[in-house]
Amino acid sequence: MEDKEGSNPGAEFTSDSSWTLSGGGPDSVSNSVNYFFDGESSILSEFGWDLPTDHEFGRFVELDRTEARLELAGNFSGSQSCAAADDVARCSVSGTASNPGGTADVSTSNPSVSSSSSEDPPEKSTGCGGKPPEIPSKVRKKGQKRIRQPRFAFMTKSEVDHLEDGYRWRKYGQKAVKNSPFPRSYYRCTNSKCIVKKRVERSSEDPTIVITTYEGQHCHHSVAFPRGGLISHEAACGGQLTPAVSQFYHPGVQLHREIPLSITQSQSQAHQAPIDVGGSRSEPEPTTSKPPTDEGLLGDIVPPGMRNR
DNA sequence: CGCGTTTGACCAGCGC
DNA sequence: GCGCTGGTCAAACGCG
Repeated sequence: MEDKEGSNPGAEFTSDSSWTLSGGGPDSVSNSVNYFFDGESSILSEFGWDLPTDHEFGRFVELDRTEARLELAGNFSGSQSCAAADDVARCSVSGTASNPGGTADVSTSNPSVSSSSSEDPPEKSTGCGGKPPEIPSKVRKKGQKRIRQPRFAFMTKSEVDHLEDGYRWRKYGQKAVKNSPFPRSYYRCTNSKCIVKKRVERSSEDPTIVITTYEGQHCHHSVAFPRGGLISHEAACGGQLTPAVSQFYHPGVQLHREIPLSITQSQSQAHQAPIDVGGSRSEPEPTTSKPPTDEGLLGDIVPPGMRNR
């Protein structure tokens, strides 16, 4: 097709006009699984995703929901990333935050910041944790402002656009993105009570990079994989919320099989819970034996039978 | 038949 | 005020 431009200097990837990520450019990308990961562990934990900060995976960038479109405060580049990320993190956390599990320890540490999130109406709870915050469809139409949930994005080197993360998603839209030859896909958690959404797009810089942006937080357990059968997420929803994404299983990247294992930190409890981590869950493929080489980590992914469809 | 994807249209927010 | 762009809807369609 037409990859129109390499316009980007290479240092930063800009997906929408609104946010910028930068890990060092396409080149560095290849060898850098370490896209980023600065102080984001806090962010992740906010979302219930605990990952070893030093783990190489992809960069998590929390996008915040400020007034209207500012999705990411500041751009991440070099050392700034830390600060920036940190800022964002604190900022958003406080607001709606999210952790249905209820633990927004990390960033909340900065109470003052919380105000920054200002605008979000208290009522706006994320996910089914509170109640269907989002006015369904057209009803929302006029007057109502789009409510943004805390979000964060991460980049993953993958061949497949839609990476399995243990949840089931339904695509509800696709749109061409400006400055990018690749379309952006919009997904929504299939759990009727869960309002988590995610956007998936490819980096115009490096087509092998998939940028996934999550918005909101799951209020139910992962469903493992379609084939494996669903887990009573409904129940989870109705009942008490759980540390949402109890695990960060990113099938798109084989290595993640290990993640759950190493993840166990603050939420280790959760991980050990019955629901267990996706990694340990009944995942289909046997690819385990694959040595997580750098290449393997982000390079070869595409779990054989992971795609549900 | 149920569920998920595709796709064109519509709407909201933002920048100029 | 206007145009652009992102985000969402929903009908149509495909697949198992």
